[in-house]
Amino acid sequence: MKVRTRMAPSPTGDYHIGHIRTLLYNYAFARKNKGEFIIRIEDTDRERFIDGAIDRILDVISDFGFDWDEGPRVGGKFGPYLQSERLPIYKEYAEKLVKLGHAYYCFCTKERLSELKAEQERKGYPVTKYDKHCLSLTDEKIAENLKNNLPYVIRQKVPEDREIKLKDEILGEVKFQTKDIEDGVLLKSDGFPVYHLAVVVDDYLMGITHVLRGVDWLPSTPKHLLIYEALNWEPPKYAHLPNLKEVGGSQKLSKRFGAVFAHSFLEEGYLVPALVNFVMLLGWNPGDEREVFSLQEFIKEFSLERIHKTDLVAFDREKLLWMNGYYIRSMSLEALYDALLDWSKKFNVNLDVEGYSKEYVKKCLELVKDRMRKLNDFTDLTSYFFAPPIVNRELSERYIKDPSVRDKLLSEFYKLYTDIDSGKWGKDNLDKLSHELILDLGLKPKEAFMTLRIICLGKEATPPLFDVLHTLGKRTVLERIKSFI
RNA sequence: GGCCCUGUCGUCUAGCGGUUUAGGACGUCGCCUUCUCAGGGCGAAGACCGGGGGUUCGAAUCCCCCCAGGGUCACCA
Repeated sequence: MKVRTRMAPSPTGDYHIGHIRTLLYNYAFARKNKGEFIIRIEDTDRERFIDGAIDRILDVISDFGFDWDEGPRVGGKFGPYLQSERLPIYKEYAEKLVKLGHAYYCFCTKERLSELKAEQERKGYPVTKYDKHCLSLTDEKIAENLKNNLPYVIRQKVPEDREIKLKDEILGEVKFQTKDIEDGVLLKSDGFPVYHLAVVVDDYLMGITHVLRGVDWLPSTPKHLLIYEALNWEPPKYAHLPNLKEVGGSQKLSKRFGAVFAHSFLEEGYLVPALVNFVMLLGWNPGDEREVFSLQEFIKEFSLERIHKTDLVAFDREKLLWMNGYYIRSMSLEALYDALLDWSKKFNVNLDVEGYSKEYVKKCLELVKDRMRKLNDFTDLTSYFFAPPIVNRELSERYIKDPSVRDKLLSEFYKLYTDIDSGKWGKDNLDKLSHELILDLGLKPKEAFMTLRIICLGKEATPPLFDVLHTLGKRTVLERIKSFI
């Protein structure tokens, strides 16, 4: 049988980075097995539906470089792929379950339900459950209620005393007792299905063979298994994945610690290959010491057996930063330049380089490339290339305390540089002549060059001084020295 | 609270009864390269494997109990 996996986002908010991880695993598993990857939109909650969320989710999935064989925008023979467009299907199967004796109509009002729950809590029940009140309704009564258009839901009729065994691909055998499971709602009174009905029906109808999802779904898996069984369908294989948490505690990813939405990471200047690489290690490893993988390599290596059995995996933002820097460093200058421009265009980021040639910008980029960890580091790192620095007085006096020595040094530099022929304004020549000069003046390299760096660039930390001066050009360097004097 | 899952350096993990003085990566620290910051190179510190019992000649690896963390208990997904 052909492997088919799916990712089924709900348009109730923006796509989370954790969703990308889960999607990646589903995607890689399908690709690795020459199968198909499907996207389905689970928009059955009309209360939480957010306008435009579907498009934003699909856009960011595409931005991360994933494609899908079937789903919204591309279609497919098992559509529609929006659950809201499949309502009659769910109704049909809900009614079929009723006929088969695995579900029943329930006319209980929300008021009764909340009273029931309150009472059970009052009595100190360890867990509150529906009391199967409507299970004993006669066929006549049901027909009458239906005829009178009384609002109803269809509930799953969970067997009293059975053990449900799940053979999870990652966790192994997990057992559940049906007495712990309540007769949950399958079809809501607004005619929409609840998740538990919709996933089962859709996964079956769409031929999904493997379901890779977060562990938070583990407790509801027996409900799904029961529906498969009732309908006499073969269930898919399940693999429950660890969830993500912040480093340190055991809290979920939170905006307090940085980005959490997939698009936010892109916006901050993280690279897609770095993000994908980072996220693939969140719950999986190749079994050896390798850590750097392209998507293609990952697809080749990926296997369910190597996903760890653990409930939480820390999302180490420090390591992500390192990895992104690593990817930036290993890109060609040309590719990095293109990536930087594409990024600034896509997210409307002003790089402050207007009026400068592409060649010049690229030379600046080359110098700061090893120092960038995210694309948005560029402007900070290169500010002095595109505008005169604001020189802090105190800083400029830090390395040479004596004002007369400082003035002397700067005027000597000015003289020296004035005399250098434009054609000889090379980094090596600048280096050589500058060293000769300070030797004559009896100054140490550090005090002299740091002072020059600060008055020309405004900062203590920059790429090697003569590389920068060379790139800035003779005229600009002389202007800056002069304006300081 | 009921049910379920998990538990190795600060973090992510390797390990699946002996080849382990528990390996790697991020982070931290030191040295080298040097005009600074990065980067690179080299090196160091860092877990007695949650705790306690077993099984075994031998356990991080198997079993039991406890503890801790997490997930889940909706007409949300």
